Amino acid sequence: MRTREKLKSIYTALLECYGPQYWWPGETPFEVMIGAILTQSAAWGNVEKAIGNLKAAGKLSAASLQDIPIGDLAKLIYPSGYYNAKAKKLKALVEWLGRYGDDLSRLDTRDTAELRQELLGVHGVGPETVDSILLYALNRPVFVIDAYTRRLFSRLGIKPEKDTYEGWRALFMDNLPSDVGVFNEYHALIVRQGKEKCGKQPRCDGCCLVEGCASGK
DNA sequence: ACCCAGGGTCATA
DNA sequence: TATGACCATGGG
Repeated sequence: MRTREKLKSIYTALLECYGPQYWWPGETPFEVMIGAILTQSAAWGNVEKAIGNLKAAGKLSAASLQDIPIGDLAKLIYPSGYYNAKAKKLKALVEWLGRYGDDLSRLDTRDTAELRQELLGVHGVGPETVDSILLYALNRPVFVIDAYTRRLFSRLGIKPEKDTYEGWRALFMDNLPSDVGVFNEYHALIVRQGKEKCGKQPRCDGCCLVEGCASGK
């Protein structure tokens, strides 16, 4: 079976097993962008606490985060871990937003590839974070690669020629329709599946994809 | 007590 | 360009 067919059938299987995931959890595109930084190597539950703190303090806006002292910001996002490092990253992100008058709609006319390059230049924004922002905050058709993606598809025997972020990204984007909805749901389903635990192993990357797996359908 | 969570930066070779 | 140290809380 060709790669294209496999990716499609895996998507279908995951969707049937878990249903739509309704990503990204976040009320506004700005909140999604902030969450993309805060969730770096952190459990989402801790990120929710941090975002809750920001909301409660009335600081969940670009202007507020531009004004707040970095030390105060670090305290608010404490639960998400790496709070000093992430406070600096959030500052860099809202400083970048300031170049557009804190107005995300001004990004609408920008070419996706150029926007991606520009965001990659912002401190704290790496390849996974930028694709998360592009897809889940700005509705651009890009595929997000993470550790779950590499682990799952490696075990299923699907790998890019070059084992790099860009290699993995191209593997999916070249073999799937360029559809925001599909890219959104596929990544969310991969993460959902990656967190799943069947009785046999702590991580069974075959659940719903391999017959006989305990948590399979 | 250990392991890892929806990564990225920076210094070093 | 390719590793490794570092950033740090909280749940299993």
